[in-house]
Amino acid sequence: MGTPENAANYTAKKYRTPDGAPCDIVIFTIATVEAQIHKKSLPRRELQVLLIQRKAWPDEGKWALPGGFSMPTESLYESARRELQEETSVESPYLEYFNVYSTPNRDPRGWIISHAYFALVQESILANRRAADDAADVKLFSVDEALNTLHLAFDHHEILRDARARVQHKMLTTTIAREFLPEEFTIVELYQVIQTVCPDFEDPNFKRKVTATKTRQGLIEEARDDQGVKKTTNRNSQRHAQLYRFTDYEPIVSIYQ
Amino acid sequence: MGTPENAANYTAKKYRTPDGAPCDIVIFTIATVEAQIHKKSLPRRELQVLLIQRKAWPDEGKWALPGGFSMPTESLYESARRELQEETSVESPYLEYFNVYSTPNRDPRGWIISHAYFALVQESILANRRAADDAADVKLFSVDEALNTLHLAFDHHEILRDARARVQHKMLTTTIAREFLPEEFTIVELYQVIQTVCPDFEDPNFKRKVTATKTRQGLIEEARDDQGVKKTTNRNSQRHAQLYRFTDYEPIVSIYQ
DNA sequence: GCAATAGTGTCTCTAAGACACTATCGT
DNA sequence: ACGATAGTGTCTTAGAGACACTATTGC
Repeated sequence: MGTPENAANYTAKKYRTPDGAPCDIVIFTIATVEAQIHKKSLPRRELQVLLIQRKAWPDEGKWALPGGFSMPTESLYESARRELQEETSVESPYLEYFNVYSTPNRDPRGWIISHAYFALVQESILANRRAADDAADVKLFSVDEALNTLHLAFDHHEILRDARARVQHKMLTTTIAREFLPEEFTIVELYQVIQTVCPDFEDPNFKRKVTATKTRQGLIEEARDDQGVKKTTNRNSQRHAQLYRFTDYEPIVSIYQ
Repeated sequence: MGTPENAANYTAKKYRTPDGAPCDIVIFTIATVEAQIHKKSLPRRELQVLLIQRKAWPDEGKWALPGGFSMPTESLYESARRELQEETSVESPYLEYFNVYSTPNRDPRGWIISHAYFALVQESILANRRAADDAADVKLFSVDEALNTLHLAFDHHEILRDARARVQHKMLTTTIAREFLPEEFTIVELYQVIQTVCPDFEDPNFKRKVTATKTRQGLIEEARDDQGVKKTTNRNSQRHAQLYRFTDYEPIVSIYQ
């Protein structure tokens, strides 16, 4: 083996190369599952995931994560964003890479390394979704239902499980809760989003801590109108509740201090 | 387009496929840079990264992260582990996937999507390292030096920067400090590891909080010998200091509670 | 007035943060 | 005795956690 001086001497494709580098996208939303009937109260909400029923080999008929093969002219993020827009037509998505899936023979079509992203989307944006041409059907499932009762295509069960774990972790350590909330929200709505994603989360003093505690000051702030008057809403109750908004501040948490 | 019933109908390779899916590994260690001369005291330590000088096109002569092309018979983790062992001969590494790099034309050899791992290795293990056959030289660099003064091959500057950010974040939110420490360590040694990776970390009451605070109880415990007597060391000072060990407990931190 | 949700008063216990102090031990 | 690092005493202020209480308003 010599030391080639330039590209002309480089002999590519000496080895087998991958048969594709697709993206799979775990599109999460928090959906209202029980509308309030007559009484004013917080509706029940649950974490859902968008799945597509495959209409071609392999795993025809099974539910799968949306996705598709990436192209050499785009980065994987751009590819994922393109796929996401095809499904949801969301313009400025929360879209984050979280893992790669490369177990040999995970896809019968060949050596296919899949890149998994998750997206957080407001329920309202998924209202006008449409089926892509490679899918017989598109549907939102409760994540619990998808993991416990469906037989997903490929290794998508593992991908969905990993995605949920990642979102649960980020829900407690970052401010991604904002992706599931309107600009201005009440404390109870925030609390519900956290609990919907992290069922074990419980904190009787939540309101005090999130608003009054010095170390957390700056995380959220009271919403005010043009005159500086605090804004409230009574959409969830008879009594008006203070509206809050997230600030730009992203706290860093440490196990040591 | 019909609905093919099985693999025989599947026509693969309709599109261009990637030219390779390599792994790049950011191998971190914390190295002693000033041995104590005469006096007993903590040596200065710094975060270092292992780099390889390329001896072939492209970017011949530049320093690069160790890595190599993965094979269809192995997962990317196995591939990364194989590469890591070739460089360091470490048997049970801390090795974690953290990102993918797929910008078009990031590699002049073609459509090459690189998978970045970071490894945390004890300084002692890197003592008997050897050059792999595709590298002219192997060397440890201070991470600051590598980022500020070297011109790394490909997009390895970006990869190294991302890896450092990830390790800094995990240093504060997980117990990866253990990877840079002996089984049993003093509080000051732990404090130094955290500060070496995260220069902004400062906490005058560190010892109190990490040992006495209820919410952190279970993170570390006092090292004891067979008779249950507390173990101490005077390797860093004249006075003996208590030795501690990490437990299996991994705390979860939240910005809300 | 009732129901339903929003929000407060108040008490106890624990932690944070600061700073000066004591302890140990090789040289 | 000195120097260097390990570790403690103690005080003030803030937050956690619990629980019962008051407030608002549509019906």
